[in-house]
Amino acid sequence: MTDTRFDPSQADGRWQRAWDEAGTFTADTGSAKPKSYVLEMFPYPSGRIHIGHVRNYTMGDVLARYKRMTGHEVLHPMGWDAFGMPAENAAMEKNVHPGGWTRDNIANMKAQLKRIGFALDWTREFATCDPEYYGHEQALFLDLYEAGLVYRKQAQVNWDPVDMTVLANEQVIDGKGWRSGAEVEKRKLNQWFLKITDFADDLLDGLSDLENWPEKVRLMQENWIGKSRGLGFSFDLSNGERLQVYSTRPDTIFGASFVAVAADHPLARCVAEESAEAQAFVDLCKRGGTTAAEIEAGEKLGFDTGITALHPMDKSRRLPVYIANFVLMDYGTGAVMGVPGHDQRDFEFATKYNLPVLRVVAAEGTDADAPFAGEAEAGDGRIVNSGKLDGMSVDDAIRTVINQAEADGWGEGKTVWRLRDWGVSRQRYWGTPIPFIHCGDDSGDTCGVVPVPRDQLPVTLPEDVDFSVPGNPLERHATWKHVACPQCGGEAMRETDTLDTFVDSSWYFLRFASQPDNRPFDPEEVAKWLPVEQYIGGVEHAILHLLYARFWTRALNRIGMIDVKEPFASLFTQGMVTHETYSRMAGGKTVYYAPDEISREAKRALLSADGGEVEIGRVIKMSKSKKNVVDPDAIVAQYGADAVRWFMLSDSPPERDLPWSEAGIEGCWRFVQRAWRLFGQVDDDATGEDKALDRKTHQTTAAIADDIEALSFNKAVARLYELAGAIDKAAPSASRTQAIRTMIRLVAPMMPHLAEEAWAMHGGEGLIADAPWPKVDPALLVEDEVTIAVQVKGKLRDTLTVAKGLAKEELEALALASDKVQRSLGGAEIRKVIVVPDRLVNIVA
RNA sequence: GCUGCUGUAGCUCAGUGGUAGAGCGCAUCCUUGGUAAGGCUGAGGUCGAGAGUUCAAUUCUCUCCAGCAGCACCA
Repeated sequence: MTDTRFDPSQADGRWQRAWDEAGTFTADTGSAKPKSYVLEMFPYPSGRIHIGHVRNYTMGDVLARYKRMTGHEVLHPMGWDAFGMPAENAAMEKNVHPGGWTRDNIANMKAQLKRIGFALDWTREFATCDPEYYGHEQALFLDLYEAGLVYRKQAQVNWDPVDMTVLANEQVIDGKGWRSGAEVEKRKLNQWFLKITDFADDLLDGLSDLENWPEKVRLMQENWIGKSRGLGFSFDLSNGERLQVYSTRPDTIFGASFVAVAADHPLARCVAEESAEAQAFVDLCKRGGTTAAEIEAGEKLGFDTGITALHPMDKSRRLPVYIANFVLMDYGTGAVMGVPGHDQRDFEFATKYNLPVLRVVAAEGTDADAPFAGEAEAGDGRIVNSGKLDGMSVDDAIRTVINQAEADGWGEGKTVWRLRDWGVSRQRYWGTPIPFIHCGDDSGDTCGVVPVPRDQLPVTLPEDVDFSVPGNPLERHATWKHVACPQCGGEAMRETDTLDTFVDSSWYFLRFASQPDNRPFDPEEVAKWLPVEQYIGGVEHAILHLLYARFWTRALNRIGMIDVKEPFASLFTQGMVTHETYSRMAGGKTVYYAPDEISREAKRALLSADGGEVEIGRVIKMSKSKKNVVDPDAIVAQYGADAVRWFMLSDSPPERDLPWSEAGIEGCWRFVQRAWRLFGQVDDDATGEDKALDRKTHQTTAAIADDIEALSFNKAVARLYELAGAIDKAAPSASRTQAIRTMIRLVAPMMPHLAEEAWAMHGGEGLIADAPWPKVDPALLVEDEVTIAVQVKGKLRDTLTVAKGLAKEELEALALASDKVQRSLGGAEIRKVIVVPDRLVNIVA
């Protein structure tokens, strides 16, 4: 009755067209069904879909299809994070326009995604480089400006000399640009900022409600926001000035033996102006480097300024003031009190410069004069050697000191954040133009910085731009920036900075929910769809994108545009797809080979070109430099979409890395064919009941539903293997036919093309994509027989198959009646019998 | 250094206070009109190490070891 093999090269395209033509995956906002918004982080259109995208989108797709089958109206959209520097780099290298390059890439990638059969609502597709999209973004930016959440200030910025742009703090890694890897320079520029710090407390508090976010991500955001409480206070200095410091441990104030300021602290600069020696030290600190390795080995260094500071609570003491390399200017006030006894950094510093190490906290059961064991003691204890603080707990002492500082007026309790306002200015072409106009020279006689009037939005990018030299083409464009001031009509200049692309991705999920022409989104439709029920993406976005999106949602909430505060109810961060590497030493260098250049045997790998052996390297993240990449298009062409999807879901738990292997995809291909053969065995003439198989079918149905809801796709896959095995072994019966029909629906979210083909073959109504998830009979979930273990002295000697719920006494009698038990007892006296109903009998002799 | 995650078959992973499992791989054999194959059978495990609780620990508790990831002179 059936073809003997499933042919994806025929079936895949046929069903993909069928879904398109029926508009199967178009979300209906008017639907009365419960809604479900499933979203994967939209891709940057680099030109090719990466296998990591395939894994990410397959997970979301299985969930989306499953939700449809369980009666939900599903919104599962896709779009393009289309602004950014690669397009400009391509423009410079290949002399193509960033827009054209991006459009071509999008067309390519969209075709690739379609070939994998994702259940996406393509009617809502957009790219962030569409003027309609970024025009609305400009309007939102003006809204936030009017609400006081956007401001401009001169700020020292991280300047990437290769990309010729400003980088956010988060984009500087170990002092180098995150993209270019170039050493970052400090420059002062007028920059646009978003007031994310206004929401610092709320963003932090909100984390505790995000129960369906990975603990790891919440922790990373918490650390990033970095809230700390302490005492801000000032020292009176011997040069007549005052020095502000911040400490989270004011309880240890009597243990202070020095004060230290950062090398770029105003006081340090002041000292350096008068002392060549100090200047030399400041220069040394700046060259000091900030990489992890350097910090690791980093010795604490200081320069004694000769200035002294008066201890605020013990006027008999003056503390030396140092410039120190371990004090950071951009945290707190850039100056600290050094308490060597109870801070490891201060301890190392004091040891080096022979400063007193005072004990002011004594741990439980230790002496007030106990010596230090070569390191600082940062732990809890009672306060000692601190005058009237003596005997207090650390917490009490902190409160007492803060209270006294406030009462005496030399300091106050203070909360310090690590989080800074978000600098969004980028000196690039391929981004959203910032909708402002500069009238005159900011001297005050002219209008200054003026918002672009709403009716002139969007401010679009000029098409005729020149990328032959580095820097910002908007800046040097002949006409684009020259405009009339909207207020006075005089000559004025457009802002030539564009927005950080993280702004684009901070609200795209709202635009997916609704896309009116005349405004960014329709609040009512947003209210219907949001929050995103399940968001899936890479953990590399744990801080930046996710924090910014949370911030934008809150900001739009504050100005009354939307009701939600948290955009993503559940977050899932999937693991990477990895692959072993193949390499060989040649001419003193390691040369890598791509998987398709290799023929892989059980224990070795041979290079197809010359038949010689190559070294099999570790299984690592796929990267171009190691050549351990596989091309989704090629494998889909070879094995069909369903086998590739199946591989993406099987083996590894989704949050962990998935090692790609040739053997693995071959196995998936075979299972697709095995399932196809099984589905061909539907026999509507078969009669008779197979209770055990019925149970297995219903148990599997229930378990897979749970697995998919929990995104445990690898477990669902394992259960389908089991079910296939059980059906294979079962004799023909009505139950078996039913099991096969059920299994077709169970695989539908994962192998949709195969499932449609089988569904059609067996006369299923409509598309299986619209079919309901199989019903579960709760009565069939429980077994009525159980296998009991019989142990003698803790060792298994026999098993018994008995009715479920059999009484203890009967179990004991049955166990003692066993020959095997009697033999292993060998006539020994029975001391005790432990009976656990439905589990085991243990006879202790 | 701090935090988190992970250690179960050759590989990738399920699982459980009471009989240790799946897929792939491997070995033997069968079929060659399911053939870019299909099937039978089998080998393979100190459940990371140690201690504790228990009649019974791979599972619970504690300590340690290893691997991976993130953060890191944040006062």
